[in-house]
Amino acid sequence: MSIQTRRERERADRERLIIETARDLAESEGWDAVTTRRLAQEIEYSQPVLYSHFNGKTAIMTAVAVEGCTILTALLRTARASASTPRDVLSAVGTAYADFAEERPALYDAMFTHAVDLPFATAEAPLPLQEAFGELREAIRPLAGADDLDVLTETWWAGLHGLVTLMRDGRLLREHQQLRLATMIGRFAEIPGSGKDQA
Amino acid sequence: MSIQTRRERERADRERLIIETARDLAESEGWDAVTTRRLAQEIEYSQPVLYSHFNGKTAIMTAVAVEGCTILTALLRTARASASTPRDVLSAVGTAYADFAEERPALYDAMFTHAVDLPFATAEAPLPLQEAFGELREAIRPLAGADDLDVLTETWWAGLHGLVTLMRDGRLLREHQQLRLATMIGRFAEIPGSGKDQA
DNA sequence: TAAGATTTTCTAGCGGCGCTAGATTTCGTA
DNA sequence: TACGAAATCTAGCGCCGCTAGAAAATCTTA
Repeated sequence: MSIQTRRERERADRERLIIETARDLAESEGWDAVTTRRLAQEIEYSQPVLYSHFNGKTAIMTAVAVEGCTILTALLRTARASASTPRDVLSAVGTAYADFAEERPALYDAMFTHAVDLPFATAEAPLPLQEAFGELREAIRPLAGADDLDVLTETWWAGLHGLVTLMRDGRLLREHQQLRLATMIGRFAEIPGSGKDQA
Repeated sequence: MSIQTRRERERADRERLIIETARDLAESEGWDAVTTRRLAQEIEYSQPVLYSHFNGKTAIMTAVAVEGCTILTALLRTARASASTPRDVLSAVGTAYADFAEERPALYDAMFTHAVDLPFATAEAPLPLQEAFGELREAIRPLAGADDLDVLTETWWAGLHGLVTLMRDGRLLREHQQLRLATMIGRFAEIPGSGKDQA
């Protein structure tokens, strides 16, 4: 039994090594640099070893993405705890989200633009992913008003996602990103229907 | 002089053929199917001919993207003209944008997620691109309130972009897309500061 | 402890990618 | 009709993701 467990442990260690190496390489040189040849060289094994752990390059990126969700969840949770009024909470969480995307673009891409073999908006979605979404939901819950909470959370998430991706891809000037973020937060920080402008 | 002009005309025709073939192929089989070999085969020339017209595959995608902007501008303009109240205009334009992304995902990707060698938010941006942005700006201008118009337009654009990309990439269920779009529109259709919720 | 069985790992290679140097063909000119 | 210039093609480089089958390492058993 002992030999078996040792082997399993070594395999698990190597799997972690692959994920961490892929993430580090992506964060330092971009996902284009993460080729199976390069990754194999970095972990000091041959290419086919990667395929004994993962179904292909996409599966490796997916593993990195899931871990990224755990990191993001922790950041959002801290941000949420750092503020008190609903508006300040929303602002803190939105800012934390944008900062994460800005500081770890490769990780963000793996999670939200690249790998697609993850079930997202279903009950079968990986737990870390559901938790990250849950943080966004709790941040906006007090401001939902009559809107469906899940729909509102998705919309709010999309707003943040649009801001960070358009800027990362060079569609928007970095210059006004702070203002744009504040504008987006402002638009979600008021309960609709409580003013005088609704049709 | 006549021979020269004929040659120039033929070259221009072939350039159009390349762009249209690339776009058609991308829209029917996805950008992954648009390889230089496949594209050369479709236009019935050899690969190097492509490189005598464009600086590489990215440049071809960029050309497709610029044409896409012209198409999008026309759709947004029609939508804007179809409504009267500021809120209805915003809704019509937002819906037209989302419909375009839904119906022509490959074209949308070329414009807003893939090729990056275009100057966007500067005066040197291609005219069709500035015009598309201008349509979004005019749609939201009456609802800007105290916000800077360009910043608000970028934020509004980002909101739409986030919605369509997260859904196209499978991050959101199609099921609630209508509701999400309505929510996003609603959040931008009220002039902030006119209600009672601002901090 | 040596031979055999089993598991693990590697070498080598497939087909396809973007891109390009240099040969070849086509075309206009004299 | 033969030559020079322009246009086009053939062939190939180094890379990619991925995998079959050989080789090596490891464990089991006599």
